Amino acid sequence: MRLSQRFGRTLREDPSEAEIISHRLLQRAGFIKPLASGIYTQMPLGWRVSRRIMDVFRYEMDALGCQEMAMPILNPAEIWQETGRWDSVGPALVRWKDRNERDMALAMTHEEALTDILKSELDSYKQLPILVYHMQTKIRDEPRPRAGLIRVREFIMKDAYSVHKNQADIDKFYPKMIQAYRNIYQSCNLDITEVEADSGMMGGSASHEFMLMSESGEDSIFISNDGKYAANGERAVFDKGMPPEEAQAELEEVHTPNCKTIAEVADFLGVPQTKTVKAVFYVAHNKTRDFIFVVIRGDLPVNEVKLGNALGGLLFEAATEDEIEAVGAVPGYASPIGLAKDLGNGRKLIIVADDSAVNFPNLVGGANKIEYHVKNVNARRDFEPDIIADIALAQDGDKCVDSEAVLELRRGIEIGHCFKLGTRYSKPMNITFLDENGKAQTPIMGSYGIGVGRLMAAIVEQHHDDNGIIWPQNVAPFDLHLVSLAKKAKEKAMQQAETLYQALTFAKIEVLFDDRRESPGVKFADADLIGIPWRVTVSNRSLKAGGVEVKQRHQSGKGEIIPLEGFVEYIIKKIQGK
RNA sequence: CGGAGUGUAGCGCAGGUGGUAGCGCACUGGCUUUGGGAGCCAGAUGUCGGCGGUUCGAGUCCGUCCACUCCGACCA
Repeated sequence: MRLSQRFGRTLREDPSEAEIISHRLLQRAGFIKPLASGIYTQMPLGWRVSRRIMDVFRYEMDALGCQEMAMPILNPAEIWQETGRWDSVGPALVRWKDRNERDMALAMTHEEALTDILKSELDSYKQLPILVYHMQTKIRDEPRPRAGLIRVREFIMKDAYSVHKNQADIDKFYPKMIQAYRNIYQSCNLDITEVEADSGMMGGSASHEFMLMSESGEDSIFISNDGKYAANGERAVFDKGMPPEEAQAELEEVHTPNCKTIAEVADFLGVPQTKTVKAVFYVAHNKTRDFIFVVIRGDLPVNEVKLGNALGGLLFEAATEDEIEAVGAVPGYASPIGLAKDLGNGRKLIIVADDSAVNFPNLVGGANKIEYHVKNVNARRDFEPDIIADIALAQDGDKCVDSEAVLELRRGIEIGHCFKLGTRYSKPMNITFLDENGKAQTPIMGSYGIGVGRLMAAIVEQHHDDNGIIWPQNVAPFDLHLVSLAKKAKEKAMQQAETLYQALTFAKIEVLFDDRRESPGVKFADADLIGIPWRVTVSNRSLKAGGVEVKQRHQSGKGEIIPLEGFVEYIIKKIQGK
């Protein structure tokens, strides 16, 4: 492609709204253009990178025996209703009505679409495993798009799906997919950390995320300092300490003036925060708007993802002061002791206790009375939790569960996620097949996703310098950036550059040819910004020195003069050798 | 959804106390220049985010809506 003909241009200055490096550089180099919040156009150069990234995906998926297909973005509501996600995922799922007033959705992922096909296509264990993938636009109306291509409302995802006859079969396949993902990141020269993750709205039994560690990441990642444990903050488990051996003591009310926070109470009574218990309140998004009364040791924050899982995927929001008082609790001095579980009209009060609040004896808690707390609260004796689970949020410096190692908090960008879905979709959609014994079985499924644009941004985050992007060869928009420093068509350098452009193109090298009438400074600055790994300069000076100048983007200083004779063969070897 | 900030030419920005809009880059034509974002001359480019109000007069003051960016999504 000739740079003089390119649609899109480089900017001399950073766009003012761009904060993170990948957003700045991709926009400044003309790879992407914003249309609205979280919605971007891929300009020709950006689309070339996307295509190369998709080539990498295709190569790895095909190697696993996955078959490429294409499922629709427009989905009927019914399939989402069958799996329950029509109601459970919230406004991120874009809904619309067709001209006949039928409820429809724009697919945010394709488990439903794929599983629906199985209804008619899957009969026999002999067909399994089914391994498929597609690369399709996803629509997600995110609450807050951010950081350029990192979190957007429309993006292309490579999502693969596997269908298995039993758990053993997916257990055998899953590591192969994980390895394929590792290969993808390696092809993009990305340094990736694998972490255990929560499966979120996808459901299922296990999942692994691939994280790019970065200060601009939006996920909290905990990595043990012995390197043996890594998990997303949504899931990370930690050691809450051994409960002291003491006999349960009698409840005792104490006057605690001006002690609304745990820190104030602990300080006032002279006890550590680990000897206190606190209450946190939510209201469920169900028909009866059940009240969720969370009890947790005073020093620990609540992990809402774990809490949601403990509640079986129930959606909820923080309760207001009025709602708290309406159930008989006193904000700042709240306690589950003595509260009615039946709130009338079928509305329930659900007490969810973190295991810490149950295992630790004789804690200080609220008295449901202004300026009073009670000592020696013991769960089960003084109140009955409906659910006991680990719902605590890990914090920097917490101890690991099975070792003396300590968890370190870091930030990361999620750029790939693999899920073991179990029967999360096959069961509600009534998918069965006949096994070897002629018995109907429900298949086990997996899904494996990676976003094209986010990966592009991640690559830029890891591969750039002060002058611009430095693309890894496999995903660069072009193989080679050919710069002619001549301005007039009749100059020898321009004619040589033209000849070289034709020859390289004929040899199937993808060349970006800077044939513009611009000064050398402009051309070199643009070449650095765009970031193609090989730069070949043709000028009167280089010709006098005996050929053309070859320089790699990541090298500093001057390049090397290579003779024109045999140049095409020379550069092909160089590019392929990389 | 809550909080903060910003909207003036394609991009980056300036426009005390109200008087009818400018700078740099980019763009068009011409001449010169040619290895790290060139120089000179001549030009083109604006619903000052929208609507409403105050005023003889609003980019500027008031109200309202919209868009974009950032922070937060709990700890009683």
